[in-house]
Amino acid sequence: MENAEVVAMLGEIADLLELTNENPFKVRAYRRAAQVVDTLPVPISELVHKGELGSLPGVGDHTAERIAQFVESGTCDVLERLRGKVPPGVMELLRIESVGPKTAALVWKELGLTSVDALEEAALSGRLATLPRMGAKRAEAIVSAVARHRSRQGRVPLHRALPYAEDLVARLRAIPGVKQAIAAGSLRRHKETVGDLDLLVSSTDPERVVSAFPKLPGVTTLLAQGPTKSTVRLSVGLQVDLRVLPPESFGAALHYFTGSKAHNIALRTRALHRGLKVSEYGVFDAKGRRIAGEREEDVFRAVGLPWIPPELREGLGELEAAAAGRLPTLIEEEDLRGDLHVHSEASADASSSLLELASAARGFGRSYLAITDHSRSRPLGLDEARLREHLDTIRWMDRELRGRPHLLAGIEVDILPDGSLDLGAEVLSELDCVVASVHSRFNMSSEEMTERMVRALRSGLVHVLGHPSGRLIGSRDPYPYDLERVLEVAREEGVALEVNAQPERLDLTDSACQRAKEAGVKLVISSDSHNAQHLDDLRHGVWVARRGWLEAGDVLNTLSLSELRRHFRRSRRVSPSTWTGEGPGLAP
DNA sequence: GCCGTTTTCGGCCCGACTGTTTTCAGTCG
Repeated sequence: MENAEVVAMLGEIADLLELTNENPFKVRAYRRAAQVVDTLPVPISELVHKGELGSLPGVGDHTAERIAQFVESGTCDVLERLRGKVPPGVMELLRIESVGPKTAALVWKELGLTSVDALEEAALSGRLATLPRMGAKRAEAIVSAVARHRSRQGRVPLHRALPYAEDLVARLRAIPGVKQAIAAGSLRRHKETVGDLDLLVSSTDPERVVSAFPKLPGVTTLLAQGPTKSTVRLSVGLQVDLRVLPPESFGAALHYFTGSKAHNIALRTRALHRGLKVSEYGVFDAKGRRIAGEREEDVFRAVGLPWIPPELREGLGELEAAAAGRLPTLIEEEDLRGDLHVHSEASADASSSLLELASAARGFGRSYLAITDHSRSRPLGLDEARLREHLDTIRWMDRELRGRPHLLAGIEVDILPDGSLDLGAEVLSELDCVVASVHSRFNMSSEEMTERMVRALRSGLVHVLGHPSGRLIGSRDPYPYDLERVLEVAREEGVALEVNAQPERLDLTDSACQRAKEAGVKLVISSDSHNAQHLDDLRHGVWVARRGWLEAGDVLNTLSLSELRRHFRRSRRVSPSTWTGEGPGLAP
């Protein structure tokens, strides 16, 4: 049973309740529970078995019972009963933009429509326009929304959306009268994917901005427009919302449009308890006087809180932590002193020379760089003989560079299907930095994969477990494995887990980082560069780490080189002097 | 259905825009 299935079940119940006109707060309760389960880094079945579901925020007795029943039996009574009331095709109508529960229920009950195709046909034939509060324009909007629904691609990875956001913000800043422009939303929270762009502008002349916006390059469709708001679609398919507010409201608007929704609701509820009202225009007291709004930190202060970094604003306990003075001092990109996973042209899929990597790393301010090329099981990977030659080259280059930056001799060694390492213990024990990763046989059971990883961690030769879940955002799911078990063994063995900063990987995820920290496991943030340009990707890893509540002290590559070496020496049990020559990279 | 700096019952964030309406319901974020 995957957490995603539970999330889908809770979401389906929420949809069905909406379609049957249930209490909207009950609907919200299910949606909130779905969101909480969605951000859970551990299998929900574990919580079920330990009877700990109730400890999740937003999950009460009823929902816990539904989840438990669903996990045990694959379905639950409430879901089945609701499904019996609503034809399945009606559910899909909710996925059409501008069609909500009221419209879907209306067309189902009045016209008997139970599929997207039937809805489209009714809109085209004019039947739809005969319904109350329906007309020609609604029908037209629904026809085009159906077309978009059929060609829809889901959320966009952050790194793909960023350039569009930066370009639009720069163009907005150039419009006369604009004081400030910024991209808010999940992009500012550095979520790994974004659904749309939320741009925010403060200006003394809002109409000028709103009218100029749809004419900007890259904009193809104007979806909605009012005096302070405009929604457009870009040629690449991204939807962009623009809001223009007066400067005295900019901080409140920035807070509001940064979200998340759950965070906003929590903050506004807190404000209500203090007799205050929070909107995008400011914080207002009982008499309607604005007491904050120009700066974001003033909004927080008005409700008795310190400023909370955007990455933490997911409605998952940040307000409570802030109120208790327990907010973490989040790691910053500047805290990173080195990069512990970098491929040179000695890897078949990489292209930069040692010198190119070193120069680029120097440019990014890194003081050390571990060269970690692939081991022999990868195509053209290094066997022991070639690795030794390569090490000589790295050490020679390191001397030439005189610490600008330091080069560490490393390897990204494959974890073979049986959990042994792809190179012998003797050569591995000579290296400064051993990253061990799974690159093959992703289709093992969770038990087998966990055992495979545990055996590698137990070898006494590994410093870092590379891209632990193996996922590729949007193209490959993580392989199943028991994160809690891996964390337990990693802590015992002193092995760090990697936050792989490749924008398509971001592996570990934010919530898994948080679990690792709670489990007492150290992390490293590595670029996994296959080209000198990619060394800059480290910032994506820092964003993930920040979303995982990590501080500089949780991340090993914030250490100086000498501190790092000391740490690695402590964590490794097999050193060249103690190696006895038994077996290739196996635990004793 | 959840939850407690008024509450174990009675609340539950707030506003913009559209289309179809002469005042507002529905959707969205």
